[in-house]
Amino acid sequence: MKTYSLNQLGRYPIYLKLLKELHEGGVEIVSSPLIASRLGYSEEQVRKDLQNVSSEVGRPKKGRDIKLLIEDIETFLGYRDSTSAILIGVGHLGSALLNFPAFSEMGLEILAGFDSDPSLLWKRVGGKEIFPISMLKEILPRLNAHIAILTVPAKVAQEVALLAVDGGAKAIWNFAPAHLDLPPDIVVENVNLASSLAVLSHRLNIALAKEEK
Amino acid sequence: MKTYSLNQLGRYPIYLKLLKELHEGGVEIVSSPLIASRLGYSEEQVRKDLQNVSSEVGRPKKGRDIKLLIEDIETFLGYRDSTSAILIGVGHLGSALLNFPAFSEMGLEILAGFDSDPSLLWKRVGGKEIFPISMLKEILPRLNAHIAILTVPAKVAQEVALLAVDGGAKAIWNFAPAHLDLPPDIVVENVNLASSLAVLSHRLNIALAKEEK
DNA sequence: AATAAATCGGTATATCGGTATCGGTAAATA
DNA sequence: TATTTACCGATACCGATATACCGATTTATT
Repeated sequence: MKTYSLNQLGRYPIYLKLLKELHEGGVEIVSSPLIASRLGYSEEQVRKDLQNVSSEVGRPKKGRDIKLLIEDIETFLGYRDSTSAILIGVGHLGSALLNFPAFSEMGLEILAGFDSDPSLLWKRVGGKEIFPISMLKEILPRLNAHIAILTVPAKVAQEVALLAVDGGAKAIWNFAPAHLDLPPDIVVENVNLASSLAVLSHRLNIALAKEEK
Repeated sequence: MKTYSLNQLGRYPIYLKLLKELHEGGVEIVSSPLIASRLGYSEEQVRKDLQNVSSEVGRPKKGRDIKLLIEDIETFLGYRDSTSAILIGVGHLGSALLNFPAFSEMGLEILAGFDSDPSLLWKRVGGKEIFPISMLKEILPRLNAHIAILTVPAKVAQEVALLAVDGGAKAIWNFAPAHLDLPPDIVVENVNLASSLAVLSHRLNIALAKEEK
């Protein structure tokens, strides 16, 4: 099976968002050059990306059927059969994610939160109940959640990730700035703000240097 | 000047974190294979990455001086001369970022927050004062902040980004799921959770399919 | 002192993502 | 109906990144 890089895969949600907007605006057919100009991509890249996931063929001079395209991308990304998740670590970032409404559009249902802070327990954050981490192993299998969202401090990330895997989690969406060492069949996707900031910072340095000269 | 991709640059903060941990643990010298095994990278890649930013040469059979290495990476990333930023959109995510202590370690100082919600104004979040967005153009030049962190809803992202650029921002760290159309000399770094989730979701689908067969 | 082991730097190679090109074809136009 | 236009699909190309390899060198060991 072909594998896709983060960059490639990451473009599909962006296409999806635009396509949905256009479709809601009453547009039925869309062409690659149009998408390209709206998103700042090249025409060729858009066409290649769409060919990748779509079985339908585009019509010259017109483009592609938006509705079918949306379905194709959603199916490709796995948004169609919605996935269940739990979130561990209800701090600032964790709360923000629990309150993020767009996840359900992407087929992600966060069923519950977990935290070790007793003052949070049994409360509701973003409409989700918070359980103690000690109950993870007990509750997680019952929820049948495949994804564990990790928003805990880096020091405990590895330990908590193992608990989640023990409980049956198949994928970890890791927001902690820590490298996780887990069995190879577990899917780990890291979100590292420091990395993103490093890129920004470096590019800014270049831009400022160029400005000065 | 050589430019680096997100993948390449993004590894340096990860090295940095590990190196600092090791150094605090009393380790003075570190080898590429050791780093590689700790982070799950290949030995060759680590060596190449380090060669890229470090002027010192490694010693066979030993490795490199951790302290010098940390300095080299921090200098390369621009962490040494700290950069000022403001944050626009003090919602859940914005608050989480305002409360994120590690930014100052990375040389990023968030000076103030901006929001349109009157109930937030003049309060402090994460120790930072919150101003109305309408004052952006007035306050931003005085703060001399180069980076604007954008944590606003997608619908207003473009509009607010333009305000920030008007106020003198040179770089936008964009957390809104929207494509920003800005002058080419403005550095835009997008953080798109939907993209990250798409990657996770797709890989999970593959993993689950493999499991079944 | 001689040998073995580990890591380095440099280079060569392969893969991959992105870009450009080109012929074909459906739709629009005259 | 003939011609032009716009977009598609396929393929070829290019640059860059990651990987693999190899000789050199320093340290540790016997």
